[in-house]
Amino acid sequence: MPSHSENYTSSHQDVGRREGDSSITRASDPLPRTGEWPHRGDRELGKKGRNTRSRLLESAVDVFERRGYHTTRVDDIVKVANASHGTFYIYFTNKEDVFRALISDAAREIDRVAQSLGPLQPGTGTFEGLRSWIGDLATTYQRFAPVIRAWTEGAADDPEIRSSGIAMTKSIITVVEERFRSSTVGSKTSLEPRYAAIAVVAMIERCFYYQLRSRKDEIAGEMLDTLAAIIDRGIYGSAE
Amino acid sequence: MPSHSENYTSSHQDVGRREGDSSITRASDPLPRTGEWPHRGDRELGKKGRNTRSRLLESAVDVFERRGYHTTRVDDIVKVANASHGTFYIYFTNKEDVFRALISDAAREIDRVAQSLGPLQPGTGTFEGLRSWIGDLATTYQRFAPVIRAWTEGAADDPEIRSSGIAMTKSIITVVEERFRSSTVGSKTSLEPRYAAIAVVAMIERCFYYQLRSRKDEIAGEMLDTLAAIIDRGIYGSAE
Amino acid sequence: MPSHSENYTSSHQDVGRREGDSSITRASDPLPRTGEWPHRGDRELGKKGRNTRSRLLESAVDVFERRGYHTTRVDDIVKVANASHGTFYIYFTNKEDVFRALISDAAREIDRVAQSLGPLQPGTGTFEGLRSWIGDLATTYQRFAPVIRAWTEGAADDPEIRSSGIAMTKSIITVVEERFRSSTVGSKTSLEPRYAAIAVVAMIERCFYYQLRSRKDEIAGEMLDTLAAIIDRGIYGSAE
Amino acid sequence: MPSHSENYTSSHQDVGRREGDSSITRASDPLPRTGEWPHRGDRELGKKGRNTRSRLLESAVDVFERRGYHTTRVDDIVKVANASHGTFYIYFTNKEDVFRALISDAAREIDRVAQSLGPLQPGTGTFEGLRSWIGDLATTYQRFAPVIRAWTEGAADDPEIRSSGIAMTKSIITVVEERFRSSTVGSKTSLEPRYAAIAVVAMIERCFYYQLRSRKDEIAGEMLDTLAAIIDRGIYGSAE
DNA sequence: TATGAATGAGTGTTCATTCAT
DNA sequence: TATGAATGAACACTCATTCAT
Repeated sequence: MPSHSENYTSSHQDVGRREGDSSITRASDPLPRTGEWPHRGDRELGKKGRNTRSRLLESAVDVFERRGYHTTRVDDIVKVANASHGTFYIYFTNKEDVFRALISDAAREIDRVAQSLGPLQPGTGTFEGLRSWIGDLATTYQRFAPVIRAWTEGAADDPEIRSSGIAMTKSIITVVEERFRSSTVGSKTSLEPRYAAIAVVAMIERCFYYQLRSRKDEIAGEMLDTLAAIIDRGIYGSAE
Repeated sequence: MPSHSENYTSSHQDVGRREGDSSITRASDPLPRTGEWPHRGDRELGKKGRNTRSRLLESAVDVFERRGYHTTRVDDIVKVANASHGTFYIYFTNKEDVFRALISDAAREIDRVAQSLGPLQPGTGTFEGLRSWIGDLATTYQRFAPVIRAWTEGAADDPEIRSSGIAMTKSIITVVEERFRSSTVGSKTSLEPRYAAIAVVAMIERCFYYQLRSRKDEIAGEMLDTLAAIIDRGIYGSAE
Repeated sequence: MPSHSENYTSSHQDVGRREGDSSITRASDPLPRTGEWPHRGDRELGKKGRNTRSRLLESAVDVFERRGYHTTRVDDIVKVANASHGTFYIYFTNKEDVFRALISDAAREIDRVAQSLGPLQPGTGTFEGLRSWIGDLATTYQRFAPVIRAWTEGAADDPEIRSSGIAMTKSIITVVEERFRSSTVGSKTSLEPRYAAIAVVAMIERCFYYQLRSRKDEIAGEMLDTLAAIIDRGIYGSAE
Repeated sequence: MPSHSENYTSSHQDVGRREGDSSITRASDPLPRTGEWPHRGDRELGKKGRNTRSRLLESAVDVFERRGYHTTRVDDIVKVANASHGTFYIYFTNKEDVFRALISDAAREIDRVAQSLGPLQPGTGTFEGLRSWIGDLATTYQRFAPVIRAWTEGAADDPEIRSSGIAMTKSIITVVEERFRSSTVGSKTSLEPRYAAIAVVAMIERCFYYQLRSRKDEIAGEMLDTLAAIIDRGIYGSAE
C-alpha cells in the first residue's frame, strides 16, 4: 500500500507474481565480467549463512525504521547485525537489494489480504464486512510497518521500487473497484466505481500512514470504525 | 498538504499564524523562511541579485520535480540556473534552505485555502460547499505540485521540513474537524469528528497525490466530484 | 606502437581521427542522471585549471612509469601532483580517462611519424631512408616511453584502450605494407607485402620495447642500424 | 618468450639450467616452481588431490585467457573448477602461484625448442633450417598460447614473474646470438651478432603474439615463411 | 555579486585470505 | 581433503561547502 502512482486507471495487476525471496539476480553464466556475479540466493545457503542473512534483514528493518531509507548506510546495518562490511555484500548487492528482499514479503502479504475483501451488497452487513477487511489490512500493515513506511516515504526515487509500489496500489484499487461494480453501488449512486475505489484506497492507506507516524503501537480501533463507516455510508449509502 | 504526521490527535494549530520573517535557529517554527543570516533575504537584494535568486528557485523546482528531493544535487540546480556553484551559496545555505523557501509559499497558500471551508449544515447544499472547497484545494495543489510532491515524497528525513509538513496537515485536519463539530454531524452519526477529519483529509491529500503522479495535466473533475460526494454522504449523511 | 592485434590483415586505418584532447565525454543533456555528467574538457578551463590538469597528467606519467598501469592508484597520482582526491575527479572520470588523455598525444605523434616513411626503390639508398625513418620513430617512441610502455604492457584488459592500440599498430603496418607494394619488392622476392610488413613492424616495435625496458637513456644507435640493415637486406634484397 | 627485458645486452644465460624444485624464497631463481611450503607439491598428493589441483590449473588457464591476468580473480578460477574458495588455498598460495605453476612448463618447453636451433652456414640450406626452427617454436608457442599471452601482457608488474620472462627472452637471444657468431655471419656483414639476435627474436616473438591475438586457430604458414625468409636474407645474406 | 577551482569527509564496493567445521 | 562463511584492508568515487579572485 505504498504511495506511488503512475496511472491508476489501468487495472491489470502485476504485484505478487514473484516467487520466493526477492533475490533478483541469478547465476548462469559461468564467467561473467566483474560485478555481474549474482549474490547468493536463498537456496544454496547453509544454516550459518541463513542465520547471517536473517540477522542482516532484521537489522535493516531496524535501521530503516530509525533512520529512513535514504539516510541509512550499509555501514549502519552491518553494525547492528554485528557483521563485517564485506559480509553484507555476500548476501546483498546493495541497500536497494535488502530493501527489495524486505518489501517482497510485505507486498505479498498485503496483496493477499487486500484480495480477501468479499462481495458486499447494500443492506447486508456491509459495515461489518468492511470493518473486518480494514481491520485485517491494518494488522498486516502494522506487521510490516517499518518497511512500508520506508517504502512510502523514502524509496521514491528508485525506479524499480517505486514501480512495485505503484503496482501494489493499483492492484488494491482494482480489487475494490470490482467489488463496487459487482454490488449495486454504481446504479444507486452517481459514483464512478474507479474513482470511488481510488478515493477509498487513498483514504485507508493514508490514515494508516498517519497513525503509524504518530508512533502509536497500533492503529486506533476508532480510526478503523470511522473508515468503515465513511465507506459504508459514502459508497454503499447505508444510513446511520 | 504533505504527508507527515507525528500526532494527529493533537488539535492545536501552529501553522500560518506567525507573520513576517523567522530565524533559522527557532527550531520550533513549523514553517521557517529562508534563513536571513548569514545569507541575504529578499529585501536587501539588488535587481541582479533578486533575479539570480529567482532563477535558482525556479531551477530548484524544475530539478526537484525531475529528480526528486534526495537525488537532487546542488550541482544540478546551478547548472539549470546557469549559475556557478559558488553563487548558490550566496543565496542559500544548502539544499534544505532552497526547499524551505519553496514550500513556504505553497504552505501559506494551501493553508489559506484550507481555512476557507465554510460552515456546513446537513441539508443545506453541503455537496456544493464541499465540491467548491475541494476544487479550490485542487487548484492550489496543482499550482505548487512539484514542490508538494517533493515535500510528500522526499523530505521525510529532514526533521525540520518533516515537522512543517506535519504541522500543515494537522492544521487542515483541525479546520475540518471544527467544521464537523460545528455542524450537527457529530450528534446525528456516531462519527468522532477528529477521526472523521483525519480520514477526510487523508483521502483528499492522497487522491491529489495519486492524480499528480499519473502525470495528468490536472486532477480530474470526476475525482473531485467523487471526493465531495463521499464526504457529503459519508459524513453529512446526505442521500443519493 | 603498442602491441595488441585483433586482425592484422584488415588494412583500414582508424587511428588519428580524434580531434583535440581525449576527453571523450561531452556535455549536452542539461540534466543527466548521476554519473553521466561529463567531466570538464579542456575548452572551458581557466589558467589555474589548466595548470592543475597538466600537473595531474604529468604525475600520472610519472606514476604509470614507476608502478605500471594496473598497480597505479588514483591516490598515487594525486599525491604526486599535490592535489586532493576530489580534484582528480574534476578533470578525469577515472584512471582510464587520464590514460586515454595521455595516449592520444602519443598515438597522434607516432602515427604522424610512421606515415612519413617515404617511397623506397631497391638500389636507391634504401638503407638511409629506412635508417632515418626508424631513427625518427625511435625518437618519438622515447619521448612517450612511459606511456607507451604502460600501453603495451598493462592496459591490455581495457577494451577501448586495447582497441586503440590495435588500431595504431594496424595503421603502421598498413603504411609499411603500401611502401613495400609500391616498390618492386613484391615482384623481386617471394615475400607477401602484408606479412612482410607485419614482421617488420613487429621487429621494430619489440626492439624498441626491449631497449626501453633495459632502462637505457636512449635506444642504441647500433640497434637502429641493425634494424635498418635487416629490413634493407631482408626485404629490399640489398647486398652487403 | 614473454616480452620483458631489463638488459638485453648481458649474455649470460640463467634459464632452464637448474633441475629439480626450487623454493619460493630464492628470489633470484628465474623460474620458480610452485612453492613447496606450506603448500603441497605434486609428489605427496593423493589421487583426489592431484585431480583437484589439475582442475584448478586448467581452470586458471581458461580464465587467464578469457579475462587476462590482472582481471582474473581467484574466485573466477574456483568457480570454473567447481571447487570451493578454500580449496584453492590448499594447493596454491595465491594467483601468482598458479601462474608460476603454469608458466614453468611453458618456459621449459619453449627454451628446449629454442636451443634446438642448429648451426647454420650461409649457402647451406639456411632457409630450411630457420623455417623448421621457427615452425617448431610456433607449435610450442601455440600449445601454451593462453599462458604465454597472459605472461606477455599482464604479469608485467609482478617482479618475480617479470624477471622470469626477461630471463626466458635473454636465453633465447643468447642461443641465436651464438649461432650467428659461430656461422660466418659476423665477418661477412657489418651486423653485430648481439643486436641482430635481439632483432630476430623480437620479430619472431611479436609476430607470434600478433597472430595469436588475431584469434586465428594457428599461426599462418606464410607468416612463418616470411619470418624465415627475412632472417635468411637479412642475416645470412641469402639472395632471392 | 559572481565565479569555478579545490577540498576532504563520507560512502560504496571488491576481493584476497583465513578458519572453523 | 573440502567447504563456504566471515573478514577487513584497500580502493573508487561523490558532493556539499569553502575561498581566493
